[in-house]
Amino acid sequence: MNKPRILLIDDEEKIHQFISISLTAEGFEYLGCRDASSGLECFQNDKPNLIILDLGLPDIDGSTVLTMIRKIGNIPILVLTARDQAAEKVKLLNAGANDYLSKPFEIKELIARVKVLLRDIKYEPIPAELHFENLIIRTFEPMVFIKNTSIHLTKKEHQLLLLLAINPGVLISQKKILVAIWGEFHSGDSHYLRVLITHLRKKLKDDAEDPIYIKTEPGIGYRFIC
Amino acid sequence: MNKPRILLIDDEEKIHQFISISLTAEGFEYLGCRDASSGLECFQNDKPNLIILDLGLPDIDGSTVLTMIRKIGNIPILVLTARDQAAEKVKLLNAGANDYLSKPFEIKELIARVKVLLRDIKYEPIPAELHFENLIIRTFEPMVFIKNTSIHLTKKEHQLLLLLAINPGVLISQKKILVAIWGEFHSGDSHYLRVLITHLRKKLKDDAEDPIYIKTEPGIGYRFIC
DNA sequence: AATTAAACGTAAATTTAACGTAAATTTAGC
DNA sequence: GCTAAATTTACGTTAAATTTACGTTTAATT
Repeated sequence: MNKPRILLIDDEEKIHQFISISLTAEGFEYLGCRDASSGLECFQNDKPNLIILDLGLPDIDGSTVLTMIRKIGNIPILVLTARDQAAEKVKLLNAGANDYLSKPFEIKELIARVKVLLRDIKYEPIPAELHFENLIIRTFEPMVFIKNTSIHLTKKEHQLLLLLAINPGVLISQKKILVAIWGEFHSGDSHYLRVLITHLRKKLKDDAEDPIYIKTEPGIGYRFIC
Repeated sequence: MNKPRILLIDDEEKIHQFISISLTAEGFEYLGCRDASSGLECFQNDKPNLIILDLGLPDIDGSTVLTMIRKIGNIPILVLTARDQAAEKVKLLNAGANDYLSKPFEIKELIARVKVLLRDIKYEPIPAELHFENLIIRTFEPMVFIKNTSIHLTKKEHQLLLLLAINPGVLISQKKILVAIWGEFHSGDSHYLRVLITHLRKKLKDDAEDPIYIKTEPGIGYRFIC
C-alpha cells in the first residue's frame, strides 16, 4: 500500500515548491526534475505512477519528451501548457497525454485531476487522516487527536500506529512490524517492539489489559481494534 | 453580477437531482433538459453560460449535439462520458468540448471544473505582501515588518520564511527546504538549515522554545504558525 | 499442585541522534 | 578592499531510541 509517486518535470522552481507541498499533503510522494533529460532518467529509475510534464522545458521540446515516455510505457501523463499553447491540446492528447492543464492553474484543480488519472488505474492515495471513534491519526506527521486534544508521537511510535491502523482489525505479526520499523536485521529483537508498544499505549492512554486501540495477540503479534 | 446559468443535458434523473442541488448551493443557476432536442432549444432560448452534456442521450448522438452547439457559439461545454468511453476524449475535444469527466465522478470535482471553465483564467500572482497578526512579509524583496518596524533579511532567510509562510500551518520537511533553498545536492546538509533558522529567528525575535512564528517539528521539519 | 519456561509489560539507565547557538572562516557583491 | 552574507566548525542541551533488568501472566511440564 505504497504512496503513489508523482514525478514533476518543470523548470520553474516555484512550481516545484507549490506542487510538492500540495502533493505531499495529499498523500503522494513527490519526485522532481528540472529538465527533460533528468526527467526521463528519473522516469526510468524511480518508476513513478504519474508524470506531470511542463511543455516549456529548457533542453528538449516537451512533446518530444511526451512521445519518448509513451514509447516506453503507458504511465498517465498530465501536461502543463502555457496559456497560449492551449490550442495545442488536441495534438498533445493525440501524442499520448492523458490530461492537460494550462498555466496558470489552481493547485486544487491539479490535485483533482491527478487523482482522477490515478483513480482510473486504481491507485488511491493514503488519506491525510485516519478517523476512528474518537481517535484521529495524521498520516503525514506524527500527530494524533483524542477527543480533539492533540498528542505528539515520535517517529517510530507513529510508524507503528500507522502500520496497525491502516489495517484495522487485522492481526499483524511481530516479525512483520519489526522488519517494517527496524529493518530485517532486527526481526528477532522483540523487546524493541514491546518497549515501543508500551510508549505508544501510554500516549494513547491505552491499557494493555483492557485495550481500546491495540490488542496483544500473545505469541503472534498485535492488532488495531476499531 | 448575475449568477452564471448552467444547462445540464442528461437523461438520468438522479444526475439531475445531485447536480442541481450542488450547482444551486454553489451559487449557480440550474437549467435542466432530458434530451438533446430540448437541450438545443434551451440553449437557444435561455442563453446559458455553460453546458454540461452527457454523451449517452436517447434521441441524438452526443457528439452531434456537441457539433451543433459549437456551430452556434463558443460557450464552454463540459462533457460527461461513460467510463469506457474515455478513449473517445480526443475526438470530443476535437469536436469542441472544453473539458470532459467520466462517470462516475465526484460532484466536488464537477463543480471545480465548472468553476475553472467559467473563470476567465486569470493569473493569480503571489500577493506582494503576506499579512499576519503583526508580521508583514514582502514577497518581492527580503523585507519584513513587525509592528511597523522594518527588518531586512538576507536572500536565504527570505526564501526560507516565504517557503514556510506561504503555507501557514503546513509542516514542511527539512529535506524539502534544503532542496528548495540549496538544491538537491545539499538535501542532507541539515546544519545549513539549523543555522539559517537561528539567524531568521533572531531577526524575527522568535524563541525556539516558545515560538510565535516558526515551530520545530523534531525529526521532521518546520512549520509556520499563524 | 508445584515447577519451569516462554511471552509480555514496564520502569529506569544508557546511548545515540537532533536541535540551537555562537563563533570562526570563507565567499560574494559592491 | 571592504562589508555583508553564507558556510563551516564546534559544542552544550534536550529528546528519542535503545538497552537492561525485572515483575507478571499464561501455558506447558513434571
